[in-house]
Amino acid sequence: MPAPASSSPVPADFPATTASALIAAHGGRVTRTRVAVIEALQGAAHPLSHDEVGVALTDAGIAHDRVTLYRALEWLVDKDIAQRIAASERAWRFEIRRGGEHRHAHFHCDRCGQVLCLEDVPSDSKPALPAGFELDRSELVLHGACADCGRRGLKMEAR
Amino acid sequence: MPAPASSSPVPADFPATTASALIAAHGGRVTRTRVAVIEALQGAAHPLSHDEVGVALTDAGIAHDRVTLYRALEWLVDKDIAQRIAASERAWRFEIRRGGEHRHAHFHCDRCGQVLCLEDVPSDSKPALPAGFELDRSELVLHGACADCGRRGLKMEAR
DNA sequence: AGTTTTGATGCAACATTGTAGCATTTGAAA
DNA sequence: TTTCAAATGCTACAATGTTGCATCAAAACT
Repeated sequence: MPAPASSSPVPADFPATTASALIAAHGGRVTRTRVAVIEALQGAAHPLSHDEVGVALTDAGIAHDRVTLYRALEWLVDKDIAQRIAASERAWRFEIRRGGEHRHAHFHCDRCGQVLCLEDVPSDSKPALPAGFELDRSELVLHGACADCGRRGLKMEAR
Repeated sequence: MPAPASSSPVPADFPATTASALIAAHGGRVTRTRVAVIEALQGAAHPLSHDEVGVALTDAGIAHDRVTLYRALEWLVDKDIAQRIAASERAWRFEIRRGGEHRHAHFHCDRCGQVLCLEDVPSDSKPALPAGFELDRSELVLHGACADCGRRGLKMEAR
């Protein structure tokens, strides 16, 4: 349940902690699906694919439709509550946007496909662009092998 | 298997100019499809999607199969003749690897989806990674609006 | 609390992008 | 020329999103 606005003087850009508050602050309807999606993303140690979010919802006992999930994620990105990452492979990864404009790089393991956040590696380069271009954001993705996989002499697939 | 070094004194890492030479230097068979794909990539002003390469082949009068094209591109990436870029959207983009290890950033227009090379913006950051991680390469993709699109007040889709 | 409005959902159907298996063709080595 | 693995071209299928539309329900309004 969203807290009555009267008793919660929280500006829309305040990094609200609860899913409900986040949704309400952006003028959306607080539904079970959206709440569960946000909580799944907030609780994740790394950016989640659409499919991983789906599994999280199922685990939480929230019935959901594939399309609804896509739309919930799309809405979150649109409201800048979450962001998409095109790390590699064909599926998007989603991640909650934490306070402010702090953008960090990501690491994609070319062996297992896992993606993780490199919180201390900034992704905010603002190089000079050709005339007429406008820069919105920069996405830095590092590729290689993660610790779990190691690179045991196997040639990595250039995926 | 690699071509017999005896008859072709061209080291595999030599920046051969012709498609045929490139292919042969990597021990591949020189087929019309591969030659045409390489020439399409070499002649392109920006990284091409699988589909764009297909159009180029058709324009060049080279009949081809969708799957063959995927496999030709896969082979080029495997041989490090070309590289894949996950700029955004769901389709890969392909680009010829020019001499040496020079890696540059790319710009993705969130309005028209076009991707272009930023030859003077390097993409070679080598930040410290957690223990056990191995870095292979870094991919820097800038997002925004290109000059053609401009950002005419329209909200960009966060694609 | 009941009604209304419209945003959100669920379903079916479709689109795009990429892979796998296998019979056939063909580049180039012998 | 002959030979044979490498490439190709099907067909089928898998994975990931998207569109349209009828239905449901969150929350605003009596």
